[in-house]
Amino acid sequence: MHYWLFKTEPSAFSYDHLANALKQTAPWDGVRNYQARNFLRDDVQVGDEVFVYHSSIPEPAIVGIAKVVKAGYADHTAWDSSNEHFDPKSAPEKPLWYMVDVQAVCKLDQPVTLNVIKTEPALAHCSLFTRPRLSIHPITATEWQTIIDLSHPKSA
DNA sequence: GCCAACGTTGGC
DNA sequence: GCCAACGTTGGC
Repeated sequence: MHYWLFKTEPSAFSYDHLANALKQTAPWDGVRNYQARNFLRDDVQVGDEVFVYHSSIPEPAIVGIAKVVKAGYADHTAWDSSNEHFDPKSAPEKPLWYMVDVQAVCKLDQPVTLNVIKTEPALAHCSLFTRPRLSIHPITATEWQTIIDLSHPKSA
């Protein structure tokens, strides 16, 4: 059982897209980075929990939780020349890129913004900061709980 | 296998 | 839209 953080640009695919999808389930496709690919192919397992993070917006934030319902399999969008993530180096007989399927679990009570993440000492060594620009990040159980706590509205 | 040029990510 | 920080590509 592992925890992850998946980045997405909400203009392309948001948490709401996932929540509104058939069975609230969608493939997490289009990852074209080798480090992230290795996580998807080798380490992300059914039952793992995932924070969905919205990037490239005025206030980047973790907005919701998803769970992995299908482990790494070939990302066939790489074989489709009409797809924006087409990669001629990948082929069905020798897939280069991988994806997993995720299912929406719930939105956070309130988004945990990058600003909050940056200012929380317990998250100072989060993979988000040690591996900038990576789109798939491992999250420790401690970090996961810290972020869950931060997502709850402060009681008076 | 080095490394310069180029492309991408993503916060600001 | 800028640009820093990376990753990738390709000539040599």
